[in-house]
Amino acid sequence: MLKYVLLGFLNYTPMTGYELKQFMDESTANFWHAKQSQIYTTLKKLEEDGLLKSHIEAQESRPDRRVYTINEAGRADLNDWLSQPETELQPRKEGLLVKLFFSAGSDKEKMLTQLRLLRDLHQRQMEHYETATHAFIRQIAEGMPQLEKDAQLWDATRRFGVLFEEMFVHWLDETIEKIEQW
Amino acid sequence: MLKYVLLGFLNYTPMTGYELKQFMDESTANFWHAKQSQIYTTLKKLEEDGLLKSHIEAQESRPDRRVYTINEAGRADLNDWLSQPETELQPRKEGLLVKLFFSAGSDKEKMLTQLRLLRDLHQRQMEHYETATHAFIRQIAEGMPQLEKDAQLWDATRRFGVLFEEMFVHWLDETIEKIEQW
DNA sequence: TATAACATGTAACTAGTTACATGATTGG
DNA sequence: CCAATCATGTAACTAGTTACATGTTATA
Repeated sequence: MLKYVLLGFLNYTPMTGYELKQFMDESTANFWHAKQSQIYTTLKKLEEDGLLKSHIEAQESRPDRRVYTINEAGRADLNDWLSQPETELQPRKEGLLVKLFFSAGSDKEKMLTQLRLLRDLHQRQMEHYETATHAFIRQIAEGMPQLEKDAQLWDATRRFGVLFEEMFVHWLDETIEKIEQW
Repeated sequence: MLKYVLLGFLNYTPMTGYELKQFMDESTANFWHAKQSQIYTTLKKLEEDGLLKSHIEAQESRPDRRVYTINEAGRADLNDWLSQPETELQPRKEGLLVKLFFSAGSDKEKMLTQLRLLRDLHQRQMEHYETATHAFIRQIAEGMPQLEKDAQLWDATRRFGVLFEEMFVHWLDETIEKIEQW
């Protein structure tokens, strides 16, 4: 899947692995993230597979940049993937819930303290999507009317982040209340 | 993390890898899942690490069962992990959103058809948590008053599934509406 | 004077998936 | 008769994480 994130971004414009990481952190991190090291190794593999082409750009008083460009094979692979419908539910992983599931023997006050802390984290994350992520998307799309649809879809994924965090906060409130009654 | 799911279940009662998979599918699948093969290899590793002990139970006209039992080291490891607070937001992965993010060039009607189909899937999944999962939890906890707290926490994780699917359906409705206006 | 930003990469590892292999019994 | 259930496992692979290695420049 990281493959398609990288191809998808490079389909807009050539970039380095470093820049791709920055874009991901400000836009897709909400639903797909990767470490810098994985981005570099995946880009290398995509070039070996003939979907990308890279060249080195020398810079003064800065490390060299390796800029990746998508080619026809890469675009074809991306478009082929985009045209295939997603027809299955995708499993989630939420480590916190694993812990909660088996916490019946844990200390009540400790649990409450932890859940309240997480509540704040999720609340702040929600606000991040509403301010920082929102601003980032607007800034990219600004003055580029050809990206109108793109920006609407980017914003739909941002909106998912907002709704998810709201749901999480609401669920934590419910759960905290339940545990308070023990 | 699978490690702790397995230790957590085995902390209630000894079980086989096959049974653990069934329990997971009906309870934790909502926030943690694993393939049968991974469960077997992880159990083997946990026994090598000295956290579990297994013995073979022969059966007539059925394959032999390998029953795993948690030991003191296993309980200590589990309790140690349970006592450590979760203090960070955990990243999500939602493949559908990746596709949507890069779909500005895709066919509108095809996209709508797909999103409507997914809406139904999530709606049904929500109903599954409300009926099947709900019944499973009640059945396990029934007549075991010592599992009262446990059952409340299991139900809290089930409730997360319900709220998540409701949120997803709501988000899909919003997104469908937006795309319909193209 | 230290740390963040810029910039790329490899090595070793853990986690997770897919495919294969075996074989009896039960229910539709 | 065919599919599902019971039951366990290995091999080969892909994905992802952690740690290491290097070195400059701008900023606080």
